[in-house]
Amino acid sequence: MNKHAITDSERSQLLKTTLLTGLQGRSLQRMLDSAIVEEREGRSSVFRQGENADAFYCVLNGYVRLFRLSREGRHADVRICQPNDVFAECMIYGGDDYTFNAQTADTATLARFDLGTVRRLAEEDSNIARSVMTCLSQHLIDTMHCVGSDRLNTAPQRVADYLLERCPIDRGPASVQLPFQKNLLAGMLGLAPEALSRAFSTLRPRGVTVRGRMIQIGDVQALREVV
Amino acid sequence: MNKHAITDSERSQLLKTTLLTGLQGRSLQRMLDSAIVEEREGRSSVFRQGENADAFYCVLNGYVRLFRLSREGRHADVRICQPNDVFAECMIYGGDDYTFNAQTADTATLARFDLGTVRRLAEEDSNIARSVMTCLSQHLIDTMHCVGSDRLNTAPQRVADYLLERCPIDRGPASVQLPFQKNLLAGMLGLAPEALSRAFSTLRPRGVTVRGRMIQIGDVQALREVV
DNA sequence: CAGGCAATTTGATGTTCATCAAACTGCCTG
DNA sequence: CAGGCAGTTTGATGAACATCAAATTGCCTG
Repeated sequence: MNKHAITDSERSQLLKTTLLTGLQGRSLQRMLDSAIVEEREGRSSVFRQGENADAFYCVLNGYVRLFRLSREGRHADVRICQPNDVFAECMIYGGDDYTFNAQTADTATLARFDLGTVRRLAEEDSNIARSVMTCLSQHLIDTMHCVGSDRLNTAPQRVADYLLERCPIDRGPASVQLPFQKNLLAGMLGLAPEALSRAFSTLRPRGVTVRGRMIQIGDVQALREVV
Repeated sequence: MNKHAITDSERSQLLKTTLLTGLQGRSLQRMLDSAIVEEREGRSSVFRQGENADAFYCVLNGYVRLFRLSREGRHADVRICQPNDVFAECMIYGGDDYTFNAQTADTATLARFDLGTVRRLAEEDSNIARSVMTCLSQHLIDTMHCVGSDRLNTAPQRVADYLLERCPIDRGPASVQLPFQKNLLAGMLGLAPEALSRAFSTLRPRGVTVRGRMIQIGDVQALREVV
């Protein structure tokens, strides 16, 4: 793993994240100064469940799986993090140890924020505190949405939801380029890879065509009926 | 619905919640002053998905379901809130509208916190900001745990988990008194009521006996094997 | 371009759980 | 105590999804 200070391009990318958008001037600078950038190999562990929590992260590049393991060794993704996503910020006041595992999917670039440092900054600077609260709020809403979606929707509905959320238009044909392997999408939707594949098959009569990572949608309006 | 200012007993109860434990003196007083207590009928809506979010709540008495509805009218609980639970605090910086529904189960007493007021207090008082972050952090961890648990564990395992979490002891026999109807427990575990009932049946050979809300556990250690 | 590996798809099968219907239980009220 | 009602359990059935195995595709490297 390769570590370095923040470059200008990384800096401008970080400005777009939930964590730092909304910050300016000194508050922003203090947060940026507290971060370190890490280059990581594919499938390398960022942290493990039960380890002492000393940092949270922002994805600059690549993808990170957050997951839990069952006693029998089965594996369930809790969240798939994409570029600009912040993860494990819940450890800021959430207890001493990580409660889940984090592992890079491909090679990934992460901005690492020291928890102790950010706690101190949040204490001193109400703008930073507000940014952390915004991040936590948004993340909590998303996770509650995930619980509801898992409990309410079938696999094809969840896939349709995902596609529609990434559709720029309201009606007519569209195409969506998956930003990662179907493997990760399956984990994100709480499905086995086979189940994701079959969900796509189910959507074919509804005008959804799959060619690798490129998904063609015959009619967005029609797809909306599935949900 | 009946509204009134906080009484002394309600005050002392609020001190035990994640939101206010950790606060003292002036910070605590400001939060308490901002709250109003509401007495509510059973099955009354606290707020609905899509409504403008102007408050969050702490349960003083009774139970509140947080749930989402599918387009076809199906219903999925996202969380069951018990006395001392805080809910909808994610709306503090999470957007303008509630993203789920909240409805009382039995008659319930709620402390209502105005979002605008608490935003202002958090801005001015870093102790209050920290309390809100603690609340959000804990809640987010719990919700992520819920996603993992739904995806990883079967119904009997989730029931066993629930019972074990409420078991004071480590080994030998124990008994757990459910604090509410099985209906609510089912919702909490993401199950239909029938599925909960069958999960209890599955656990009978493992030494779990059900009589109304009283659950007898033959051997805690043995039950732990189920998980 | 050939070969090889990983990702994805497809098929077959079994488990888990939701759903509907009906029986049963407990509790409350008249 | 009878009746009624909500909550719970049980039975029967089907839908949804995981799992295992095998075929296929896609992509990368030599």
